[in-house]
Amino acid sequence: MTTRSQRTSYRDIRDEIARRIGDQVWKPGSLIPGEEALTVEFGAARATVNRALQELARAGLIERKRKVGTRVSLNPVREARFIIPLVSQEIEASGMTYAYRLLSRAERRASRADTLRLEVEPGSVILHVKCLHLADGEPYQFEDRLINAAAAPLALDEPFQAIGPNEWLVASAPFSRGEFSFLADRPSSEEADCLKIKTDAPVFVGERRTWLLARPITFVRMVHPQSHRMTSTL
Amino acid sequence: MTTRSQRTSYRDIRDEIARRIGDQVWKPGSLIPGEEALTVEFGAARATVNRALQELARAGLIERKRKVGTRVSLNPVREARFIIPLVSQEIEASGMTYAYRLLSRAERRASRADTLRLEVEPGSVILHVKCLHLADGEPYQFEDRLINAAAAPLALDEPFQAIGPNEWLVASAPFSRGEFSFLADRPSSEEADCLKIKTDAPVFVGERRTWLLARPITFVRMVHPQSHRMTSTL
DNA sequence: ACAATCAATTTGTATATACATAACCATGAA
DNA sequence: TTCATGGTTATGTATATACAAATTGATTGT
Repeated sequence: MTTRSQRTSYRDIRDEIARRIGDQVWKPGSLIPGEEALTVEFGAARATVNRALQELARAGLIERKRKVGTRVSLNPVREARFIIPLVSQEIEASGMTYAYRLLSRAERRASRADTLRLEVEPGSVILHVKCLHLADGEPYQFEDRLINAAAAPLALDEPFQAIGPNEWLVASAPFSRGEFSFLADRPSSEEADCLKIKTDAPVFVGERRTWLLARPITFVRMVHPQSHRMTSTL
Repeated sequence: MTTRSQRTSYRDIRDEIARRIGDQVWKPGSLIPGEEALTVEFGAARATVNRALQELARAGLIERKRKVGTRVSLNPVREARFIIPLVSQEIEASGMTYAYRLLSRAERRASRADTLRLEVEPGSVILHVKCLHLADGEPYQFEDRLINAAAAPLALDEPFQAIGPNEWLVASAPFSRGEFSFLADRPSSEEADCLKIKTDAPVFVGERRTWLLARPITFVRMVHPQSHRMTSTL
């Protein structure tokens, strides 16, 4: 039997207040009762009411100011977060078996085209790795990566035979700044080949650049077949 | 006396612990001292330590389990934020002229297909709106939206002739939870037609579902031509 | 009239205490 | 061996209390 405690939980209060906002009992822009009043109404301690309100404020539903009070936000939530998963975890999290295959690995001097992607000086030593991530044996993601050797010298000693460059970098090279973009595209013929799709099939592409302070670390293009869906919750 | 009382703030504790994790004083996967021990070390109350730890846990830096303790996450969930823009603002921000065109608006009872998208009971009253957003006269986004009339009854009185449902909803129906997903797809023939592209061209699709607590508010599918790129910075 | 100051109000945070809840673990029964 | 049971322990949450910080609005001095 589940005899729930009869003390009012901050969750109950949070949800009830959210309900009132949703039902427009408290309209956007209007002040809601102060903590003291809510304390009385819900028969809870102020700390409890406060916790409920703080969560709602963090979620962007209300805005609070000392001495002024708490008001319902006029235009709530305007940003969401998405997690940056490791492919292997993403795959295993959905109950499939992960496999990794190195396609090519080359050290070379940065070409003109490379400098557009990685922002290094032409001629800098870079590492170019291509690999494939598979879920239950099926191609899941084609990864094309440039690594700035100056920023991650240990990468030159890593064969990337058994471990993907992403996993390696996560453990060895933290970054302080990142730029992500997502787009729909058609695959190159190499990408289509590796992913076992036709060249006119749409692909979902994520591109990411990361820096540690001003120093570029890596550029990666991740190509998924059409079936891929990137989801995030708020 | 200018010395203000130096009680330790949960922020100080939070930041110090984050620093230790970043500097690998506490290594990934290892247990960190319990709340009681930290309480002693920092000379703060357990509630204060608890608040610091809860914030770190929410940020994904640590994982906590009752009786077991708190350990440093093995793979710190890096996360990025993306803003949820109003199409109109997104377009105007890039210096183009925004235009809106309503394509269709219908009230009806939810079909089986609708319930998959909106999570309402079959037969519930829903509003189905299709519209087009243009940038400098060119099709920019095709929007296909379902609105749960029970959650936003005022929508039934809104013609959506001059204002898009997104802008209207932002002002009238807050949400507390959202699920976003992005994918590459091929356009339906209607979508291709509206966007003036071929049916075999890839499109970038964003889908979003929002709830206020348990109550579904709206589902929207936003279809962009291939040239679209969604970018975010960390 | 105007500026400086102060009191009042509301949220923000710290503390001590108490009990609730989850989960590990040792013990003992089947 | 295996499963159920209960003790132990770390985190989770509620409460009363106290003071801090921010901001408004009224009061006071010039």
